[in-house]
Amino acid sequence: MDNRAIARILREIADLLEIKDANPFKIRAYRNGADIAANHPHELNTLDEAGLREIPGIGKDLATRIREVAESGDAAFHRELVAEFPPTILDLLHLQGVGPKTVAMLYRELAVRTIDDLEAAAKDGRVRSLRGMGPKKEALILKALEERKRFAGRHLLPDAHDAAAALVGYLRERAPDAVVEPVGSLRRGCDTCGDLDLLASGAPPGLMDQFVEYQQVERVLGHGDTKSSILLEGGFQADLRLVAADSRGAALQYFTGSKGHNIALRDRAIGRGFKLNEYGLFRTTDDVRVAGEREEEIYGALDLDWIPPELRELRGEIEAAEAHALPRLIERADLRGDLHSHTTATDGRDDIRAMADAARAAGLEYLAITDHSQSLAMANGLDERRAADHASRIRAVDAERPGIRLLAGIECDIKPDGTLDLSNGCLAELDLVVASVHSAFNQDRRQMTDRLLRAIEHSHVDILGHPTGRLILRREPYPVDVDAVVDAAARHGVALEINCQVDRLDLNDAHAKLARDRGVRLVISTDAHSRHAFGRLRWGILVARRAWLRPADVLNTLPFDELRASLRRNRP
DNA sequence: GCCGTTTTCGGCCCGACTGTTTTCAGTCG
Repeated sequence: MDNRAIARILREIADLLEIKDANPFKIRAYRNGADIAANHPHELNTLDEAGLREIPGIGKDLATRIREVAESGDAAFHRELVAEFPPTILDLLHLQGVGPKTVAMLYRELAVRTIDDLEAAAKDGRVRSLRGMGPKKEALILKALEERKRFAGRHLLPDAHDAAAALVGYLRERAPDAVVEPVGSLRRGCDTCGDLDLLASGAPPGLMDQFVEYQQVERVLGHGDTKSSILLEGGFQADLRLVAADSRGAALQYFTGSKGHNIALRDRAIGRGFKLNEYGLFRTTDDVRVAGEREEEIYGALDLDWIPPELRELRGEIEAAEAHALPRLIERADLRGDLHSHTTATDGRDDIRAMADAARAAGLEYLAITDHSQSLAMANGLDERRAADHASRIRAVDAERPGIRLLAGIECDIKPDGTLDLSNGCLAELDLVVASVHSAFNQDRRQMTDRLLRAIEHSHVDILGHPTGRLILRREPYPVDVDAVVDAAARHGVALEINCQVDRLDLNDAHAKLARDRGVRLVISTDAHSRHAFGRLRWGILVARRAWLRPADVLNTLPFDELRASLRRNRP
C-alpha cells in the first residue's frame, strides 16, 4: 500500500466519522493524517511505529492504523465504519452544498445510499419533507447533481491561471483604484487548482455586484457584501473577497493559506497574546490592531521572516522563518538553458533552427536537442545512424547561430529490463543523455524501481526524464520507490528532471524537495515539442519554488561552459 | 486523536453566507 492508498483510507475514516457526528477534533486528526500521508515524500509503509510517531500530527493511534493499512491493505476501524454506513454515501459529500449532517439525515430518514437515490428523492419531493430542508434546498441539490455530471474535478494550472487572469482583468477595469489579485492555491503555485480565489482590497462595494454579473457566470453560489462565489462556464468556481485597503496584508495572508500553515500561524499568534484573522493581527488584552496593512508586518510581529507563498504548506517553513533560514528561491531569470526538447526529426513540430531561435528569444543561452530513440517508433524515434546524423546537423546549426549554444543530445528510452535503447558507442558520441520511460507502465514496483536504478547506473546517463511518469488528472504515476531512485541519483551524480509539460510537472514538489535534501541536482526542462513551448518554464519554476530549490540546486542555472563541465561524461 | 517555555488534562482557528428558521444550524473555505 502506497501513501496515496493510506491517505484514502484515513480520509474515508474522517468522512465517515463526520457523518457519525463524532468529536470534531478526532475527525480533524484523521483528516490531517490523510494530508500528511498524501504529501509525505517517503513511503510510510517503510516506517515502523516509532518512525511514524516522529512525524508531527501522527500519534499512537494513527501510527497503529497506518501500520495496519501498510501490512494488510485495510484497518479494522475503517472496516467497522464501512459496515455501519455504505461507502457509496461518501460520493454525496462531494456535492456542492451537501455536508455530513445532510448526508447522515438523508441516509437515516430516506435510506439514501447513492447519488442516484438522492436524485430520485429530490425529484419526487421527499427531500423537502425533511426538517431543515425546503424547496430551495431541494433545487440546490438538483443543481449540484447536474453540475457534477458536467464538471468533474480539478483543473490544470495554466487553465486556472488563464481563467483567473481574465476575471482579474475584468475586475481591475471596474475598480481601477483597488488592488485585485489571485490568492489561495493559485498564489501558492499548486500543480492543480480546484477553485479560483481572488482578493480585492479597497474596492467599492458595487464591485461585488459586477463580480456576479461577469459574462462567464454559470450560476451564483453566494452573494454577500464582502464574500461571493460564482460557478463559471467550464466548471471553475471563483470566490471573491472584499476587504478595506488597510487590511490587505492580513487578508492576503489569510486567503493564501494553506489551511495547515494558517492554523499554525494563528496558533502561534495565540501563544504570543494575539488573535489573527483576515482583518489584522489584534492584541488579545485590548483588541488593538498591531498589524494588517502588509503581509510582512504580520509575519514580523510573530517573529518570523516573510514566507514566500509557495512555501506555505507547513513543511518546515515556519521554523525556517524563525531561524532566518528560508532559502533564496529560484526565479525564472536564474535559468540559462533548457535541457530537453524535440524537433521534426522525431515528433516535434519545428526544426533545429526554429527551436534554437525560439529558445534564444525566450532569453536562454543554451538548448539541448533531445529527440526520441528508436523504440518510440510511433514518434519516429532515431536509430544509431539517424542519431549520429542528427547530432552533426545540430552541431552545424550551433556553429552558424550566434547568441545560443546547442547541445546534441537524445531522450533515450529505458527499456523494460532497464537497458538503454541505443549502444554505448552511440551515446558516447553525444553531448547529453536524458533517459526516460515511455513503455511497459504496468510493471510492478520492484521491476520499475530496478529498471530506473539500472538506467541511473549507466555511465552515459546525465538526466532521468519525467521520473514518475504521471499525467496529471489522467494517469497515476507508475509504482516506483522514489526514495531508492533519489539515493541512486545522489550516488551516481545523475540529475532528476522537473518536466514543465503542464500535465506532467514531474517530479512533483514533494519529491523534488526530497531530492534536494539528499544533495541531488535537479533540472527544469520544457520537453518542448514546438517553438511556442518555452513559456512553460514558468510552471516548472513554480514546482521548484514549492520544492525549496535555490538557483544552485538546479543544473541549468549554470553558464554553458560550467554546465558542460559538470555533465557526467565530462567529469574526471 | 494530538499535544505540552502555561498543561499528561483540557484545550484544539476563524468568519461569511444561506435557508429555514423565529434565533440558528449547516456548509464552505
